[in-house]
Amino acid sequence: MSNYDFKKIEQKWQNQWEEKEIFASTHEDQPKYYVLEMFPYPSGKIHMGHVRNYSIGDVVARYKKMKGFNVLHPMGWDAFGLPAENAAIKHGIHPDSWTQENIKDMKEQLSTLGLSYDWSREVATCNQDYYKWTQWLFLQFYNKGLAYKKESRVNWCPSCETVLANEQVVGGQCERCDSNVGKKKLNQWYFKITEYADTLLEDIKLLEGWPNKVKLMQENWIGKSTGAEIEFKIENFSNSLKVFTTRPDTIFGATYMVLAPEHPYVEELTKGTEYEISVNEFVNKLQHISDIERTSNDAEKEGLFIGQYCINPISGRKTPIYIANYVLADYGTGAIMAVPAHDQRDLDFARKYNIDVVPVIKPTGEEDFVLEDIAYSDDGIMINSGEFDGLSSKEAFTKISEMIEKNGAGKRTDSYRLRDWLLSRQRYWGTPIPIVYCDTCGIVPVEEENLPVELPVDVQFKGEGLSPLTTSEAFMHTECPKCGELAQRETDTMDTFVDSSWYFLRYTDPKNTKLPFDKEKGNYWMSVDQYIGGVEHAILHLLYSRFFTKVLRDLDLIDIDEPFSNLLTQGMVLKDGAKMSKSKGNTVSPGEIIEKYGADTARLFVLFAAPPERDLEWSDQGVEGCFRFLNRVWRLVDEALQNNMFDNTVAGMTKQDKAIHYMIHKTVKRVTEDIEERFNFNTAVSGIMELVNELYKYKEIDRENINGELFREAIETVVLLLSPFAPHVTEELWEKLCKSTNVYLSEWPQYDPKAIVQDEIEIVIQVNGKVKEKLMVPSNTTKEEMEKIALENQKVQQSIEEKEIKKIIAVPKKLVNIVVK
RNA sequence: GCGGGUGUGGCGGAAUUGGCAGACGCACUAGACUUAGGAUCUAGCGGGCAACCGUGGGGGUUCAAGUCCCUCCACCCGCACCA
Repeated sequence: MSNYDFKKIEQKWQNQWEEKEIFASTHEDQPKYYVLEMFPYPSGKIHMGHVRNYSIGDVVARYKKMKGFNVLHPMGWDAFGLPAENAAIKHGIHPDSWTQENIKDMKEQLSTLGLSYDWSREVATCNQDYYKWTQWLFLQFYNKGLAYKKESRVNWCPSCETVLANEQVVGGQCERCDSNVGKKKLNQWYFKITEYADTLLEDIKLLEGWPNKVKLMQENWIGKSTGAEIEFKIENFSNSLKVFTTRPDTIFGATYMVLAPEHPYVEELTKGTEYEISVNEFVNKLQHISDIERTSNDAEKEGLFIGQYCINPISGRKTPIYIANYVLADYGTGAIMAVPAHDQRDLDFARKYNIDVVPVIKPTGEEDFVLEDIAYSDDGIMINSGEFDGLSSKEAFTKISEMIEKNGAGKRTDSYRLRDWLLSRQRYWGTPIPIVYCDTCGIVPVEEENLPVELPVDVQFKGEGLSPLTTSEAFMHTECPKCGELAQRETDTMDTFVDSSWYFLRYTDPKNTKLPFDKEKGNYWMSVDQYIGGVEHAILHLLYSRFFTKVLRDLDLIDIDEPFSNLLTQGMVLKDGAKMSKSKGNTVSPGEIIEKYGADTARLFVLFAAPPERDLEWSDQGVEGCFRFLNRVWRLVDEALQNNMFDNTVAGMTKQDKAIHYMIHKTVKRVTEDIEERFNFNTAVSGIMELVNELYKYKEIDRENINGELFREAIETVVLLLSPFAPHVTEELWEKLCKSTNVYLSEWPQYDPKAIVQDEIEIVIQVNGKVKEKLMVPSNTTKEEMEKIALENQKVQQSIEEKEIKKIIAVPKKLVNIVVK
């Protein structure tokens, strides 16, 4: 007898896999399969969410390998970001050494899990050979007109004199010094993702392998609305006011206009007027209120008249112009025509400031329509709308839109809620934006041959002032690539989402020094066949990656439309009903679990305890159960080998033999389908458990005359089926079963369709839908025969007694239901 | 407020097409083996003595509903008052 010594076994096989480079993707004659888990930020410690994410991916990778695919399963590091910089400020460690150290630690922790990664393809976004290509891609975007500069407002801490991320603003105050956070205008870089809004929306229908909820979220995020853009002439002002509305049919009800307080016209329209002071006060007041507070539902609608009027291009009505907190500069045109009768927000505002409310649509069929405090936003019949009265609002939508176009006052158009992607960050630890500012030539891109623009080392981290990059003289001052005169470098770095929007492409050709990746290699491996990660990335990361892929396609760098053909969004790992977090103190360290039970047990538990899409409730006792199961499998194989049970030869098959034979094939079918079709790893594992339970019973029936050949088949099947879940112990058992190759390189078992056909099956007999009897019948029993059997049954007769039989329903191979009254 | 999701034993979860609710695991109970057991094995394990009742509540469709329809409730997640 031998013990399941998981420590020895796991070490042994991890070493062997590494030496043999068993996970390298090389067999190009097989069909390819690219499985990818979202790469981690190298915080230094893996948590259970990582264990879950990578265990799921590893089952898929190992399974596909056994199914004969050329599998690409890489891993890397999303290594730029704020925490490294914070560590630098707090502990005086350079972000680079802090990050590299963390990568080393995390890689070590990951290696104890025995994941089937091809580490030769490892990437880290903070390494020069990676960010050089991020910069190169930025230049391609720039040359295509997809990267541009625009003024925008950022959170600004006046005491630290630094830009703050939303995350660093806590309750309107700076997280470091508790000063009130204000807004500051900065000129920043944007990617023109809105140019791809329609394609990104349209192509959602190509994403057949994505969860509907994620597709829906992306659809809502892009948010297409159809309506019209209308220009209102402003009295005594050269420019007209452009608004977008989804309801041009309500234009006769527009009784006032609202500009966002930050709208560029506001200053021009009020300068030198009696309204200037109050408007400035209002604008300043809003500066200190976060967008979230300002746009919350509880926020009271506030605003004021700015003393100007514009003319409604259809009704001719002279309309007052207001500014208000509920209109934001970033959305649409930053201005609206307010129709209080048919928009609740406008109605609330109009009632508060005593502005006219003119209903222009009444509910169909209603004569005396009176509007109280609820705006009427449905379709209906036009009223108070001049020549359009009596039309349905839908007809009016078209007619009024046509009139607007005819009058040259606007056009029908679509509007998207999606905004351009602000990628500038006033930070050190990110990819430098490869741009130079020259006094004579202006904005000049760095020449491709001079990439990468390296991050300087001689910078100071004080946590205040502008980007630390401005403290490096050597970095700041450079020559203009165009005229050679002294020039200044861009000191902003890129949003880390830029780095992660193309890493899946770099894995296909990670060592390329000429291009981000070779087109042929990219085309061979892409798209990612299975992408796995947390649902928190459902919008930004996934949308940006889709955007990048489409731009790269249009740059002729790759020939695919979408980067990820199948997506699995895994649930959170909870303990005591709450997300594991340091602050709540309910974390479980993967390292301790692996130390105590081994990686196979840890992996098995996270896969068994819940289906991948759902949240997983951690249970120490559940882990123990998985450990017991692996021991049970170990003892089963060990005992059979010790007692030479496989060598026993018998003639023919007993009834029990047949049952086991059936069970083997049924389990293969079930486990295969659970992995392949549904990702139901939890039920796949329970299927294997059931087979093991049966084998425990089977071996005790007649130990002397056991069918050795069948028993061996059964046990080998268990080991093969279990191997993607618990790879180490199954390698060891495979070896003990005298196999010369790795279980990882073995073929996934196939089931024999003939073996899962049963001669006899159990049917249920019901009376009025209630089960009265269960019987074994030949599986080819006909409806008529089933009815006869049912009626002859004693228990059934007792239940029927003298009642009248109304109806009999027989479903072959399932049940008979006798309806009586 | 809007959008999305989830509700099944003491717990995590099964139930593939409307067809035996509770697979598998945990916890628990009893027994066996043992100097001993927090190891292992065997058996039991939704409620009720029973007829029966049971998948968040109420209603409906059906021979048959966890599954389909209507309605209500609770909890979780996301959000940008999107004009």
